[in-house]
Parts: sequence; C-alpha cells; structure tokens
Amino acid sequence: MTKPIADRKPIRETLARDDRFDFTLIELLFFAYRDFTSDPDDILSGYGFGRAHHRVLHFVNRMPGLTVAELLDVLKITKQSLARVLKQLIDTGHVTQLQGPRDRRQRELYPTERGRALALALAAPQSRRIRAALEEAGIGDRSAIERFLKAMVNPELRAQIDNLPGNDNVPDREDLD
Amino acid sequence: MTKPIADRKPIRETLARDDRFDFTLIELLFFAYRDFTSDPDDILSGYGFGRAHHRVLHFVNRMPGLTVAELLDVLKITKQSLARVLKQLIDTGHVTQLQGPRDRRQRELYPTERGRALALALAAPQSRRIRAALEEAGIGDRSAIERFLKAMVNPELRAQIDNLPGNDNVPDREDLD
DNA sequence: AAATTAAGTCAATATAGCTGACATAAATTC
DNA sequence: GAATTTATGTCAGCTATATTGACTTAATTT
Repeated sequence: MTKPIADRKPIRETLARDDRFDFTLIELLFFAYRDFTSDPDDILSGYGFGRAHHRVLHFVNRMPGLTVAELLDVLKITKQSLARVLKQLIDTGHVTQLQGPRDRRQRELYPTERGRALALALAAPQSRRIRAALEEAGIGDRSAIERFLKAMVNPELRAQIDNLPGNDNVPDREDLD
Repeated sequence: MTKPIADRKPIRETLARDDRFDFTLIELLFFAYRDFTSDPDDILSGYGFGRAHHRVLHFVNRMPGLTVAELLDVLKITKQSLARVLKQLIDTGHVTQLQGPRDRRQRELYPTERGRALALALAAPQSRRIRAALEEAGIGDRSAIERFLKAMVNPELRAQIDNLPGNDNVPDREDLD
C-alpha cells in the first residue's frame, strides 16, 4: 500500500519575511557559484574534461608534490572517484606522478608545463570575474569577503585553507581579539 | 597514432603570486559553497532526494504559481532533466500542479504544506551557517556581501534575482551613483 | 485551418560521484 | 623475520544529475 499523501492543497503565499531564514544570501550564493563555475566549464568541455578534472588540476598546481591521499583529503572524494579523472590527466600529460622520496609507496603529483598552462587558463576568467565583481560592488575592504567565505567553511577544514600558499594571511576573527 | 605528450617534466614550484590570478577567492568560493550545500544534502538523502529536488522545491516555495517554463528558465536546465525530479516531488506530495487560469496549457507549480515545511527545514541550517559566518567574520555591512555576490552573477540574469520577493532592495552599484 | 506553444514522455548517452572487494608493494610493528 | 598495516591502484556495479533528439497532446495564436 502506498502511503497516502496528506494534503495536496496548494500554498499560494510566498515565503514570509522571517529572521530565521536568509533567502537572499542563499539564492545569491547559488547564482553566483553557478556562473562562477560556468567560465572554466566552457573551456574544459573542449578538452573532454569536466569540473572534477578542474579541481584536481587546480590543487596539484597549488600544492605541487602532494600525495594521492592528501589530494583525496582536500577534495573529500573517494579514491575510486579520483582514479578515472587522475588517470585521464596523467594520460594527457597534464599531471605527472613521482615516487615518494621518503615513502616509496606514495605517489607525488606534479603538474607538467601543459598542466600548469591549463590551470592558469582556467583561473584567468574566474579571476577576471572576481576582480570585476569587487570593483562593481565597490568593495573597499576585500578581506571582509574573504573572512565571510572562510567563516562559511566547516571549522575543522579551515586549517587546510591556511596551508595553501599565500592564504595564511587571512586570520579568523578570534585571532584579532 | 596517439599524440605524443610534449613534456612530462614535473613542475615543482607552486603558482607564483600574480595579480592576474585570485587563487584565494577561487578556493574560498569552492570550500564555502561545498560546505554550504552539505547541510541540506544530508537532510535530503533521508528522503531519497538530491540537490536537484532542493532547487526545485526552493524556487517553487519562493515563487508559488510559477510555470514549468519559468522554472526551467530560472534553473537553466532542460525540460527532461526537470521531469524526473518534479514528478518525484509531485508524487510525494511536496508540490502540486494547477492548470493555468489564463492559459490552460500552463501548469502552475505550488508547494503543499509538506513541501513548504521541507523547504524551510532545508533553509534553516543554511541560514544558521550564514548568520554565524556574518557574525564570526565581523561583517558590519552585510549589503557588501550581497553586492559582491550579485556582481558575480552574469549581468543578464540579475533581473531574475531582483524579481524574487524581498530582493529588489539590493541595488546594483550604478543605481547608486 | 494552420502554425505555434506549453508541457509531457521515451530513449539513449555522459559525467561524477558512490560502495565493496581485492591486489600489490612498501613500511611498520611484534 | 614474520605479521600487520598503509598507500595506491583496479574491477565491477550502482546512483544521481544532467544532456540531446524525437515525438505526442492539448491549447492558443495567426
């Protein structure tokens, strides 16, 4: 027996203004992120790559020599999900693997010349969009945007962000007091 | 013949600091959006729903009575992609369809009591996260965040955002001059 | 009456993720 | 030195979300 559906009466009222709900920022984050990712998506489709390739390529370029396990930890995906994408990037000569010097079980991941070039080509339109947005919005203090976005991240993951090159200059709020 | 791979030499240097590239904000947007969506994702999986259901449910609640075509235009997906998700939401009594009063070909979409409740349950943790982030980051002027995010959206889509209830109070920069 | 439009449906395909199981080699522990 | 653990890789199968293209039905517009 299928569960009977309680009540199909349509609600005609929009969501009431309510301090508990921030629909404005919820929607702005959705629209902003969608368009933000559309720039690289268009470039990637020309290579037969998708957003997953972009993320791998980005972090391999930002943290050259990181191991497979470290990459999985940053991306929060499974080994099997990474496998296909990483294999394609290696086969197309965008990423190279080197045996770990200390621990020979590890595979250190490095970008090649080609991988570096593609990573920059993908970052360029995103950076242009960000720069234009900061200007258009008349943002004087860009650190406010950085602090807000960082505070949106789960606290236990914020250390990871700090460890990326050039990012340890964005202290959390409590560090300021 | 497979194309020879130019050069597999590993690049060991991280990306140099460069004014043309804004890696900090690119990464913050990635991490912030990922965690921002993880809250509703956890709730949705209990219903057998995914992020696609969330988006439909959200906009049906924000714009009760919108037509299928209008919804497709907001989400920028195809009719076929919407079909499965919308059918599930209707079958589970979260959304109802009414024949359009003017044009009887149209189907106006409304949330039910149940659909309204779920939409609010999904918006709650996201709103809490946003509120906490604004506070932690010490954002005095939240309109700066709103202006930045809005300026990240493709210009031709910004009108859509303004048409959502309660959102026409975030003027673009040029409207201020 | 003919053409267009709104919505729905069928089929096939692609991408990106998942779980579970298992293999190999290297490092660590007993 | 043997046993265990760890890092990586791989196989098979599954799910969710999206795509394109083709077609139907009903209602509206020309």
